[in-house]
Amino acid sequence: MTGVKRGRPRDEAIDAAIIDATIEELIAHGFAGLSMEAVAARAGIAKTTLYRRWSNTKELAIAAMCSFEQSVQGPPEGSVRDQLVCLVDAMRRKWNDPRYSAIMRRITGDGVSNPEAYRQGRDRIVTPHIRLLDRVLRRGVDDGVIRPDADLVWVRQMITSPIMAATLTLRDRVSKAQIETTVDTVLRGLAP
Amino acid sequence: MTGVKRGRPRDEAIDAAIIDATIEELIAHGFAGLSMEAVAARAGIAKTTLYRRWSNTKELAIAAMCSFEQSVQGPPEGSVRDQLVCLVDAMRRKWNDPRYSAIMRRITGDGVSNPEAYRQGRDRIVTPHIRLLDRVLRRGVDDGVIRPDADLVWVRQMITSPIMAATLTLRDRVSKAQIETTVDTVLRGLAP
DNA sequence: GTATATCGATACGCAACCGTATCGAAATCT
DNA sequence: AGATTTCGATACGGTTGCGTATCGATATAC
Repeated sequence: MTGVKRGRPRDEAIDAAIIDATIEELIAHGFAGLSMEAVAARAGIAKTTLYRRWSNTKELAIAAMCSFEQSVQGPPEGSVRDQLVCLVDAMRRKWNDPRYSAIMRRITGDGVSNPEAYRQGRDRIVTPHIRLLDRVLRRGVDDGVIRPDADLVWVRQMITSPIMAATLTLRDRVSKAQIETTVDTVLRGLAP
Repeated sequence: MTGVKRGRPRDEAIDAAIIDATIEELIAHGFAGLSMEAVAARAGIAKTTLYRRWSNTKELAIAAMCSFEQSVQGPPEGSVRDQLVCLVDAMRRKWNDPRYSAIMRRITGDGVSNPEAYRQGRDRIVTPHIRLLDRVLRRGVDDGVIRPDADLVWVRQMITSPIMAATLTLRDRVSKAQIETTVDTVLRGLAP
């Protein structure tokens, strides 16, 4: 572990350009259509420079995907309803980004042939958010806002799915009002 | 328009074998990874025989996709609730088929790079079902079961999305009980 | 029987990528 | 200055798939 780096240092701007080009190629052609040559060409660099960092398309794709990872922050204090709206609205804002939804489309679509990428994307991008949601839902049961016999996993599904399905299939933006409608409808429907 | 076919007739069993092989290749490798050679090999036929019917992968993929088209039948007489459950449950049964959900995953995933296939799949497979659902929802408003200021497009989204999201991302089967929970929760939440 | 079309098998030239190698110029540390 | 590493450019052999062409064998209509 010398830790000392000798020789010419790597250009960090090139890393960013590669990731950016990879995302656009991924959106345009998918995982199966991702080509090292196309990425290098789009990023405006030599193939050698690309292979020095990622030795194949799979690693490159996973690296590009992980650039969407964000630190999730818990909702501020408030009612179960307000916390749910806050969390789901954060999800809405992410999915309303065309690049984000396009990548998620690709990840789910290529999940069969690319299980590693699917697992990575799921674990690092959506799972943390889901944990927070589930915690609030359990609090809802404890507080008597949600009936105790409700299947909370399915409740979470009912609340979050419309965002995903709308952006995955309709390619429509989702409004904050629609988020509130969803949360309020489900909570009212599941009141004890 | 002679309509008279001379020469050796085409073997219809081969058409079926091709479509079947195409679907499996599509599931395994996606639209971008679909190869005429692989389809011919899996179907156990010569490449010539394949090219005689479909001259490129795009036409072949669309043909394979359209084989999932089904004649939709309206729900039997009954309450708005029962008709909704009937329609959504029919949707559930289709999505619970691994081949169906896998193909739908691929279609949405490759929607960007393959808009024709996406449009075909959407128009022929899901749209007819959606029309029936919307009709029942409008009747729900007329009958006073659903509050009149509800956004019916979003209501449909709330009812149908959990099935799609669950099979698209979780890869879990959806039970009929979960369908009933969804319909009942949304209807109760949207009661006037 | 003859014309016509399908089917399997095989081969072909062509293009796109792969992953590697080589070379010289440039940037940084000791 | 000298060692070391990055970067761009280019070339290479190998693989895969494309779309077409050419066979001979086979099945049907006229």
